[in-house]
Amino acid sequence: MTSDDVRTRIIATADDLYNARGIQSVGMDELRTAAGVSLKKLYQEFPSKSSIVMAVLERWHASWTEGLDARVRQADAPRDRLLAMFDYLAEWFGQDSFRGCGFINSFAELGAVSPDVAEYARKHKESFQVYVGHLAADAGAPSDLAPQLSILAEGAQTTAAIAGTSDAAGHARRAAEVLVDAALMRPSRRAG
Amino acid sequence: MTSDDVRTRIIATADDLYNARGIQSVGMDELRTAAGVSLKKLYQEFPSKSSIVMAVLERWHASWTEGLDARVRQADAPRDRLLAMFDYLAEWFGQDSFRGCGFINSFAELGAVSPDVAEYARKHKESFQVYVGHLAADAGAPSDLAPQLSILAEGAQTTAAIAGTSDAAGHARRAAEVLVDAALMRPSRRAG
DNA sequence: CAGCGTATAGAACGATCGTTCTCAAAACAA
DNA sequence: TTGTTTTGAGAACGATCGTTCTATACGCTG
Repeated sequence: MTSDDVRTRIIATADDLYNARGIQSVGMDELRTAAGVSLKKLYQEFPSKSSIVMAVLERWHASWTEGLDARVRQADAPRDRLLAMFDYLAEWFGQDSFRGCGFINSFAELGAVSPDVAEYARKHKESFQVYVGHLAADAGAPSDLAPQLSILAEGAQTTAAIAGTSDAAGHARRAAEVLVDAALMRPSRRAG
Repeated sequence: MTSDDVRTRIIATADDLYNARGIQSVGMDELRTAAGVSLKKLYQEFPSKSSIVMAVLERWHASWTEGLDARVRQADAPRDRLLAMFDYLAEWFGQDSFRGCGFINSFAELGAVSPDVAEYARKHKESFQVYVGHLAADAGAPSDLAPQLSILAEGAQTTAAIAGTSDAAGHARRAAEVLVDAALMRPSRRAG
């Protein structure tokens, strides 16, 4: 087995465990057992737990970014592309493994004691806002729209996580439609 | 010193520490020292750490609920009362001690391993949605509006916490104005 | 087969967790 | 004062944390 295989397996296992139960609740021994790797090999690949955490955050960032972009590319019209992120959220929330945004969660857990985690979470959210900003600019919307839609997306994530339902995606999407149509000066359709 | 004084001081100290650094990062010994109370007295007042955590959650819930309601009562018009929550958020975000919503944070930290914490967080957020629902109903808005504004408020909290700025309150407020005016069928003012 | 280098499983380390116990000082009763 | 009870600070407990070390099994070369 190559070194890359081992690394990948460790990160994938840590991804699952950290997402399901949080970072501090998962010890190195449990990760070692679940990944089927010796403790020595684990520390051969990663110098410390925090380096595994950072690798998992990178995986989460890549997975989220790619998944979102793929979903956005399915839409053609600028308005639909702006709203596609909420369809992506809906799919995500529907997964059994969904337990909230890993960045919000890891920031809540470790943001105050780990500057690295805090900064990575901040950059991830910032890159999302920048991405939404590009979509909004393509649609010709004023610059206010992007942070508003981003806040809606964040709120949907925490609401879905805590409430345990995926309704939040639908609510957020309908709110986004109103905001987008107002920004583009279209008449927004209202559920009479 | 009465028993109530000791309890109150322990809870107030735990409030500060848990808010600033998270729950799992603060040990009983640190809490004991910061509260100026012997370990024996601490365990005399609370049978376990988790009971302290629950007491702090109750304090957070009461503080948030009362603060929000006080702010809402300052406004008279139904529309202003609906938007007042975002002014309350703005004040909160501006405090030095702000480090995100304690319920979102504690849910992220312990929701998966402590059913009590998960349920309390769920109920807190649900009670907020119900409160917003009453405000929306008083304004004559359709039932869709309340969850949408709630999601905006949640998103503002996580965004303000992670980004470290209080801009999110303003963005959320402006988005809320558009949603409220659309729901009430008023022409929404746009920043041309 | 003999001998050597590597990889592994898991024992063990020091630190810290939540919690309990000890034991001396303080407070009170008579 | 003397005897009893309550309080106090903090030592100590077992468990678990992240991390390191050791002792054994294995694969290779000759």
